[in-house]
Amino acid sequence: MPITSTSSRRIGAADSKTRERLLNAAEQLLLEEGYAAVTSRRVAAKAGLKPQLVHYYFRTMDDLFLEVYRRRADESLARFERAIAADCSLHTLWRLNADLRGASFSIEFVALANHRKAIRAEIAGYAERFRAAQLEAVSAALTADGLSADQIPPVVALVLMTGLTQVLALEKALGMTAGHEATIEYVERAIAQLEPRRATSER
Amino acid sequence: MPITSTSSRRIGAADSKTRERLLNAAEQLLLEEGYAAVTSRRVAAKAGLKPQLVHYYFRTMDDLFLEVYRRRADESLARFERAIAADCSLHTLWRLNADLRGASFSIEFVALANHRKAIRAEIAGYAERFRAAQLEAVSAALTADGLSADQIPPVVALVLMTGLTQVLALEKALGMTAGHEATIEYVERAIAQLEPRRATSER
DNA sequence: AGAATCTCTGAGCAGTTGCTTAGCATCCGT
DNA sequence: ACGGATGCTAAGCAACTGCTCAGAGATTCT
Repeated sequence: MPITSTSSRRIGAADSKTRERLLNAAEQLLLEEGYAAVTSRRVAAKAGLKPQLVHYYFRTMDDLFLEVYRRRADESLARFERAIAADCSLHTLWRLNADLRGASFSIEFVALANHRKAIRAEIAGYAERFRAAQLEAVSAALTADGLSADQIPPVVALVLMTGLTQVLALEKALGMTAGHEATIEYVERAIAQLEPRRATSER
Repeated sequence: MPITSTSSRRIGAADSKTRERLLNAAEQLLLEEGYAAVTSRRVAAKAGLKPQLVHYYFRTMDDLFLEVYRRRADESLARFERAIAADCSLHTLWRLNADLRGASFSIEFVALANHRKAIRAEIAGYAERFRAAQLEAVSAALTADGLSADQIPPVVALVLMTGLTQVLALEKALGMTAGHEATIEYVERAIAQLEPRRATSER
C-alpha cells in the first residue's frame, strides 16, 4: 500500500533492502562529516546508488534524517531498558552513557534540530521520553544504594551524569581531551564507592 | 594597507564600520538560525548591504566565521580575567559560566568546527587556552576554600562545572528543561556551602 | 588639480542543492 | 496472459551557494 497522504508521489516499501542501504549510508555520512554532508547525491554515492532513489524512498530529506534518528533512538532505548532490567544501578547507567559514539551521534542531531524545526519536535520528544525512563532508573538505583532524595535528587544526578558524557564527546570531537581521563576516573571511583557490590570486577 | 598575502584580492580596512555591521549581522544570524543560515547573501541582507561586501571584507566565509568567533572569545576571556582578578572563587566562575547565551554561542561553533576543518584548529586553540586559565582559577579557589586536590582535583571540578552549563544550554535549545532548575539550585547551594563568605547576598 | 587609493556595486560563472516528471523494466496476483 | 503495482532512472528545473571581475564614486594624498 503506497503512502499517498499529502503528496501523490509514490514511495518505496518500508522494508526495502535498498532503503536500508540508504539509511546506513546517511548515518555513516552524518557521523563522519556532519549533517551538512548528508545530501541526496552524497548519500546515494556512498550507497552506490542513484540520487533519485533517496527521493523515492523518502519524501523529503527531513524524513530521511528522522528515520535515521528513530532507528538509533529506538535501539538505544531498548538497550537501555534491557540493561537496566538486568542490573538497575548507577554503574550500568554510567556504562551505557559512557559510549561516546552514541553521544556524538546525538550531538550531531541536536545541532541539526537547531535549524530544522520539523526535526526538533521529534528529537525533543524522544529525549524527554529517554530522560523520564532514565530518571526512574536513577531513582531506583539511588534508593537501592541507600541515598535519599535530600542528599542528591535523582534528577540532579541524572543531568550531571548524562551531561558529563555529552560534553566529553563534544570536546573530543574538537580535539580537546585535557582533563577527560581524570574526570572519568573520578566519577567511576565515586560510583564504585557508592556501589561496592560490584567492586572492580568486570571488564 | 591592504592585505595581499596569498590572493591578490583587495580587502577592506579592519576598522571599517561596514565590516563591523557585517560581523554583527553574521553573529545574530548564527545565534538565531544556526551557522547554516550564515551565507554571504543572508548576512548582507540582514545588515542592509550588498552581498559582495562580505567578500570585500572577508576573503572567505571561513574568515568571517573566525572573526565572529574571535571577537566573542577575546571578549569573554577578558571578562573572565577581570572577574577572577576581582574575586577568585567558584561562585564567580559559576556565575560566568551560567550565562547561557555564551554557551549556546560556543555550541553552535563546536558544531560548525565539526565540519569545517579550517575552523576547528582555531576554536580548539582558544578552548585550550580558556581551559588553562580557568583551571588556574579553580585551583586557587579550591585551595582558598580549604579543599585539597585529593578530595576533588581542580580539573574535575572544572570539567563538571563548565560541562554542566553547556549541556543545559544544549538541552534548552532543544526545548528540554526538565530537571534544569533543580540541578542549578543544587550546584549553587553546594558552592554556597563551600564558600560561605558571600552567603546569599548579591544579585 | 591630478593621481592614487579605498569603498562599493552590477553582472555573472560554475557548482550544488531538493525535488519532480515521465517513462522503462520487472514482478505478482488473477 | 494480462493489468496493475513496484523498483528504478534519465533529464531537468528553480533556487541557492561562494566567489570573481571590471569598473563606478568617493576620499585622500601630493
